[in-house]
Amino acid sequence: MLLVNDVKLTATAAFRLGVVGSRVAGRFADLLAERDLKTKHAGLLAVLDSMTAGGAASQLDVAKLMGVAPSLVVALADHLESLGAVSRERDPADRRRQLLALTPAGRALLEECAALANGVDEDLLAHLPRKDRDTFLRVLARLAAAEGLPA
Amino acid sequence: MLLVNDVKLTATAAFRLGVVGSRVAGRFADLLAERDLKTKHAGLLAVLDSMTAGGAASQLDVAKLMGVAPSLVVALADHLESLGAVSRERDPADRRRQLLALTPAGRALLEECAALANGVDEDLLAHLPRKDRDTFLRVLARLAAAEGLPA
DNA sequence: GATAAATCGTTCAGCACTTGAACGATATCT
DNA sequence: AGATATCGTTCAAGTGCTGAACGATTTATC
Repeated sequence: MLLVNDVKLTATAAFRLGVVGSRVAGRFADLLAERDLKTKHAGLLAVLDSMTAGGAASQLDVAKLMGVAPSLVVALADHLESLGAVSRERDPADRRRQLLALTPAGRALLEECAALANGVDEDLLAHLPRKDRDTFLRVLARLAAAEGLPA
Repeated sequence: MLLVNDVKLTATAAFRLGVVGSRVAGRFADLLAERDLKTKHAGLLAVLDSMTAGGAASQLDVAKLMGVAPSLVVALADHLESLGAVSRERDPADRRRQLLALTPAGRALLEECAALANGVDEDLLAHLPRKDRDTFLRVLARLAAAEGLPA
């Protein structure tokens, strides 16, 4: 992952963000792999939870919100369904649509993913002085918002 | 790129770093694409510059420092050679080795890449209060160092 | 010195991940 | 009704990378 090693380029925030971001994402991915999940599976669970609030959402809507091709959602949902984490049934009102919903097991799995992510956070930020850490997180939230991420 | 959209997960630094990092890297990649380069090409130029200080380095050494397979360096060097950015010649002292060196054009290209990276940085951080920005960059540098990146 | 073992660069097959085109089933418009 | 659009699905393809295998060369061992 160490793309660029020159002083001029490593000194940029862009480069450091890229590397630190992908390293951290990699650690999260490793933890998920032990649960037989890819990061996009966790993403689907999270998106589903945020969209439905207990209800169900169509695969196309999920794809749009995730920013991936609908065909990818098919494979992700297949796997999550096989794990018992999501249910899939035709919308009675529009039988073209497949309605995805979190099962109780899926909800528990999402909680587990969130706990893993928080653990990664903890490891990353534990050694920082409180004040630095607060500022860093605040700025990061602002940058994330500028990229269009919800608060 | 928007993997996870749930409040619980988006609120983590891990997630935000991952997304912001990949977005920023994507913008840099887009700029490089206009110059017919991938990020690893820029990485090779930078690594070469930092290793050689005007001299030359073997492809294997470059591969090790970049953290990629030697076979990938072949393709990267092929392309950069076709652009006239690096020269490639057999080491007279060990004719198994291909010595890579930056050409003047390659050095100029590296400068251009560094300018692009700095531009991305500027866009990212321009709106931040100076104090926040300084703290953010300082913490980021520290996190990058913890990941093993050179200062 | 001769022969075995290691090293460097290269090619190539293959994997992981993702997209886009095409299609069947269903719904909507006129 | 019949044309058109939409949803989910399958499948072929593209990208980016790795690891195995090989030829050319060098180093180690007897």
